[in-house]
Amino acid sequence: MPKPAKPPTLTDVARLAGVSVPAASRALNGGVRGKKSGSPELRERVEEAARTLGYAVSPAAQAIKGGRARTVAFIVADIDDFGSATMISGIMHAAEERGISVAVRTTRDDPMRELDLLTQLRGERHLAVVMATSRTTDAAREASVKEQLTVLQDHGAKIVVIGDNELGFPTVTVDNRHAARLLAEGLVGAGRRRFALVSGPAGQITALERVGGFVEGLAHRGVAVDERDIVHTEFSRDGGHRAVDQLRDRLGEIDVIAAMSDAMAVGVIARLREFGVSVPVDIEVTGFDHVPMLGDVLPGFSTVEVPLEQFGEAALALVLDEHADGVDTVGLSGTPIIHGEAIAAFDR
Amino acid sequence: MPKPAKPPTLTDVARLAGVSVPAASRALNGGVRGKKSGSPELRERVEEAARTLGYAVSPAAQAIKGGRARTVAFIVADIDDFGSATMISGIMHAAEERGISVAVRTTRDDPMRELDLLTQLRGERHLAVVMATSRTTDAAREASVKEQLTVLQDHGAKIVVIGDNELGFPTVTVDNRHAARLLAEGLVGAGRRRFALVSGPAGQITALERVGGFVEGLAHRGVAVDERDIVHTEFSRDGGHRAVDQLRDRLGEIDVIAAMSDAMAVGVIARLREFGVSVPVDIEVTGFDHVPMLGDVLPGFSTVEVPLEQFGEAALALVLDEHADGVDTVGLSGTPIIHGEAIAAFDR
DNA sequence: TCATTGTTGGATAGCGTTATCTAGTCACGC
DNA sequence: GCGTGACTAGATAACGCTATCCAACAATGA
Repeated sequence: MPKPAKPPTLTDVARLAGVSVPAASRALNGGVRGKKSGSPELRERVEEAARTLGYAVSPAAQAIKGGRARTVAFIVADIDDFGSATMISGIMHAAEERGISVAVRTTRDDPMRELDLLTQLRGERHLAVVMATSRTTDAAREASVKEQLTVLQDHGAKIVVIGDNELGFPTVTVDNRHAARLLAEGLVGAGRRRFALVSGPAGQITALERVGGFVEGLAHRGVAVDERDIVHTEFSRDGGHRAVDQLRDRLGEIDVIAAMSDAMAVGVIARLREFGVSVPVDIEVTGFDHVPMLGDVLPGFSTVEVPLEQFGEAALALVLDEHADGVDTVGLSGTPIIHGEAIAAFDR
Repeated sequence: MPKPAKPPTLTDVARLAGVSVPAASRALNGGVRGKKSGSPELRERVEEAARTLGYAVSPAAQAIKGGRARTVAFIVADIDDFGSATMISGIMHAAEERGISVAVRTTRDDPMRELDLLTQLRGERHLAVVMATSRTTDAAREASVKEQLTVLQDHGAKIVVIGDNELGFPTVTVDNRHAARLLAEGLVGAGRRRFALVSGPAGQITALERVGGFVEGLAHRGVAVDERDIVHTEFSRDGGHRAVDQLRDRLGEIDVIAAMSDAMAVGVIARLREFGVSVPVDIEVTGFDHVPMLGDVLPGFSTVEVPLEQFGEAALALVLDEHADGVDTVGLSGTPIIHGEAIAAFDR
């Protein structure tokens, strides 16, 4: 058994280079104002020693010294639900360019876990906390989350919320209403007339905006939707399933089932197929979000591309790049994709 | 502007509770052998103070003190490629139960970044490093990665590699060969006879195993595959695209195109459709990996379910639960899903 | 009575860094 | 000669926490 060697520390490097520890620190990790300092030859000697020993700075020690870690926490409900991974990818990319790392945490949509997690974050001293958990309509839960976030903010962390919310923190959102409206108009333009809408949980802001925009778009083109043809369900595959069950008696009088998320759309399609309804021949199904793979297997599928990758970047920019005072909400554009073709959102 | 309050520290808690800092540490975070210690009344007072102040321990300080963070690093090529997110979800779940957090890092398949990253990890003092980057066939790169991992190991981190590899570290894999064989046999059992295979990059172990098993299964049922009908491409959607281009002249004589990953299968399907070939009427396409959503939109799709969620759990168990000496490879079973129906792999 | 053992909680030191201070060197200008 | 400024690099302290040691005290047994 080889000795359980410990990783080299700055002390080791300094000793090998024959300089003091602070000098080594200044040479390697930068002294005043982030600039590396020290005479060129000293720097060279220290860098040489660091290379020889395979030294890497300990972020934990830096964090404890500086009072804050070079880290942001990114909180999602579930990592493997489609959008999360894309957002994480986006924020990691953006963070990397700034020499920051991202700590991903999940709540699994469990309010209890969520609060525990938020408390735990207090000790971790992140630069920022980005909440990308799709919010529920539970007012009590919202309030306690807001309280926890406020404490974190008081402790010096920047807070950003992704998605629509009423928490009062800086926010990154997509123009759900506008994009939904364009999607609806495009579908009417393609000759569709009789619509059913699959919305999210009643009261959920994202769902309201998407349905609202969609109905506006239809109305703008002279198409009305019967209240009976708007059903509420969960933003998930199974929600789509249930929506079809609710609409079953009306299927004969519908051209398009517009689901307010791609996951729902998949559930709708699967269930319609079980009922022997041919998609898109008998009924066309549309979504919202743009899960990339869907376009391949469902050619001509209509949806709205939400720039999830940019969400992460925007969140980080909002939080780290000191912005002018008023600027605390970033609205990104969604791109309607109608029958496989992206529509430039020119008339915003 | 409220004062830029700093988060409470153990010192604050101790002061408020009127005890010494070490006593507070013992009461809150556990003293000897992880057990919390101190008299009941002292504990109560400290906990009360911690609650009042909203105290949470600083993992950075604990890491620096203990010489090791309660953390494992999980390294993937890209976070938003399908399987990664599922594996991450699995390992996070498992880690959470052990009070450990997971630091996800990406290489973006850039060898340069990969080495930088591995060096950087030296300073982070993780308990373990789990590599889930699908390996290339680049021998030089493999060697330098192995070297970096060896250094980390010498510094006291446990190493696990996910997926087939020749690095010589403990490994978690799936029985690619066996599952592929069962898949092939099942397809022959369902009446298919003329197969083309879409394999991964030449020399890639996973690709070799899957193709090998598949061919074995066919042979076992008396079906031969022409060498011309095995094409090599990348494990991606675009790879599937190109595979169809290569097979174009042969499409008339093929019943099934068996792609060695679901991503490839999607590319194959999309390209076939562009060529006016109807799937699965004219040609059936199968995959490997089991991207859950595919089953919904491609009913009757055949593939192998790889238990990605379990990969993460198994990796963590391998690394943290002190295992008996010889045990350093875990092989998980893949479940063939033939025309939408899972086949129990009983005859393993 | 005294030594033994165990329990409790304070004092101290140290983990790997960096901010701050200080001492030293050098060049410059009057 | 000497004050001034600009630099370099060492000494020291501190960040938040826990391992270790130690003093105080009680309970036990002979």
